[in-house]
Amino acid sequence: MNKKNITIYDIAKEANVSPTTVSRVLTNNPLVKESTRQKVLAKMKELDFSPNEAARRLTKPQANLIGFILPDITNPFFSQIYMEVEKRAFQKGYTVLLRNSMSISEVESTYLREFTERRAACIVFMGGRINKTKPSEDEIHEMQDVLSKVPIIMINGKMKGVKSANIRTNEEEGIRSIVEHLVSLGHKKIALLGGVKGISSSDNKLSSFKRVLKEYSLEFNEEWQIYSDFSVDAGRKAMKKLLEKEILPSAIIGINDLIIYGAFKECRDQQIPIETFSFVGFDDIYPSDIVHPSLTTVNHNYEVLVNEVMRTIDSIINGKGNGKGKIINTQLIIRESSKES
Amino acid sequence: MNKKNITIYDIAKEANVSPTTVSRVLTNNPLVKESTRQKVLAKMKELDFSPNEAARRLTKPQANLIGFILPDITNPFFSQIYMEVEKRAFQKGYTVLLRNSMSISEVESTYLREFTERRAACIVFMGGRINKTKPSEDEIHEMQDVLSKVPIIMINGKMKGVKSANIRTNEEEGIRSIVEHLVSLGHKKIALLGGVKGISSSDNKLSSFKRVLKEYSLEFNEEWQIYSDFSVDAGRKAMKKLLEKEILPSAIIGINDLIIYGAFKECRDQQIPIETFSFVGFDDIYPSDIVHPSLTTVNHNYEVLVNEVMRTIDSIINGKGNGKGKIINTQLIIRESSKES
DNA sequence: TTGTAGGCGTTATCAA
DNA sequence: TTGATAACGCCTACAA
Repeated sequence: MNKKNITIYDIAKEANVSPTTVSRVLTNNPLVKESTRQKVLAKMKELDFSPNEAARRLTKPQANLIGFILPDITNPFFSQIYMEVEKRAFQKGYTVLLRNSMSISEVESTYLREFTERRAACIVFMGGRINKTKPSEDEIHEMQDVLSKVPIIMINGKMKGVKSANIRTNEEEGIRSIVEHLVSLGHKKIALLGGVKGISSSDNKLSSFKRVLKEYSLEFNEEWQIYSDFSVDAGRKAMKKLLEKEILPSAIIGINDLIIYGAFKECRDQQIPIETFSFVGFDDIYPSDIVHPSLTTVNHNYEVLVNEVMRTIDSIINGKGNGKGKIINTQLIIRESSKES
Repeated sequence: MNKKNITIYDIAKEANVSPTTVSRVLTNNPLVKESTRQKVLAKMKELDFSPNEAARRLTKPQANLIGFILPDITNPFFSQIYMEVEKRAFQKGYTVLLRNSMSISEVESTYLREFTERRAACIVFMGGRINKTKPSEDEIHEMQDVLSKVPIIMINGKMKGVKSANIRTNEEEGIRSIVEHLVSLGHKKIALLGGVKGISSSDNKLSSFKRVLKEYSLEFNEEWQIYSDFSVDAGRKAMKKLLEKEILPSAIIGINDLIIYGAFKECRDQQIPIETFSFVGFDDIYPSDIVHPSLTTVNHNYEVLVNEVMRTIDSIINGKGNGKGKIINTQLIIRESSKES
């Protein structure tokens, strides 16, 4: 493919200037005489020259690179956030490097190492270990090690003893808005489906759920709180278990939207009219406006969230401190799936 | 954050060995005596050393990097493919660099340049210019320039005069399977919604649509072929226009699944029962199994497709030629949205 | 406005 | 089994 790598030396020789001058052209240094610049540019084009990124980088202490670790980009919740960050970073001349961890700790380790070796300007982290209520000692140590070299921004997660910047959505408030909405519709029997014990986003939602129920003197029925996971399939399974109970709730909250999609599926499979229940999800991913019935759910205020992420990245990169924690308020989006009891 | 960058020289000094030996440890060179290796490793840990990726790369002619350009990662069609490629590349020790072009030519140019400068091992390209029936001269030249340095793999696209590897799904066959399915259900009046004139995936589907209709002696009604775009919103608009026609079709094909999601929405908004029509999409993105009614659509055989992409990447990287074109057959997935006429 | 010289942190070559 | 030395390709004082 490539015969021989053309360097600035080749250009210099051909254009009868020094390599320094070629370099100046490359860096848009205004000191170069226009005619010289043109001569050099012409030669670069003629020889099909392309500067070597690695060599360039070697002269800088850090790269204009933002590492982004998340569990799974096919999940709209993550892709919506990632996409927006990439777009804005592009405008600022930053490069974003996406890595899917599948929330597997070893994979996360690999990527953390990679970003460190690439001298990333910062790392944005979602899911996985920062979502564990009890991460392992190793996981904590590793994060601390990385943090001593590369700033980390955690979205919807945190880690004890790790001094990262944290941005999170107010999940407790989100759950409160759901419960209050359902209560206002006359619901008294409410289920909570999905999630995994020990994952903070589940734990937070569950404890908030219990708290708000109590405030409204409503019963928390353990039979109606069913763990499973975070996927559509997990939603089916949870719904299936729920439908086997003697007494059924009138409203069902999903740990996220996907769980409810699964619940819909299960109802249809069992020929149970979906209108039998009121459903509310969490995340407001874009299919929630498309599924039928359209789903009442909690929106993360993606724009505010991403703004905050970018603000934090900026302040980190420009050395204005680490940008401390920030909590983003949620917004309840009411659609067809929740109705009067 | 980082006090001073620790280099192999620092390690060497501290461990009383030469930098060369430290380098050997880094590259797992078996020539190093075990005790020396341990000594060096200990120092590396002690000083919290992390090798500089850029310096490493500088000594190699090319990076173990696969560039991936696609229009929009929030579209499941792309994220499903990307995700799978990333996973497999990871296992082979390759790094994938994702870039969202939004199909904007200037953005594509930026990324093509970036990948060239990073000395990527190859570039996987989807959407944008490779999907234009008539790309501009500049676009073609640029691709040729890049191609002289970095091999390009095009998925579902091609470019005249650009000798890239091409992998594409058999869209013509996919459309055929849809039409034959609808015909077998007794449909005679079939619409085609969405897409943009001049984008090959639209043009291909349209011409195949016309051809197959002819074979079955069915009318192609221009009123029922409505361009718009490729999004959910585009689907609504196209459906709206269709519903204004005097005579309506009994079946509706979408250029992709998203178009049909939009058509569903429009029907609901206008209180028109969705069962009025049979709907068939194209792509089989995962929500198509979740929306209601679940959508009959054409699956790309993602696994076969990705296998082929990986095989091509391998053969390119290992210098076994450029891996020529390959066509992947599609599969019709029949669900609830298509019924007897 | 241009050029010389040294440095960035690794790896590869050749000796020892 | 180890070490000196020279690349790798670019950038940046400093000098001219």
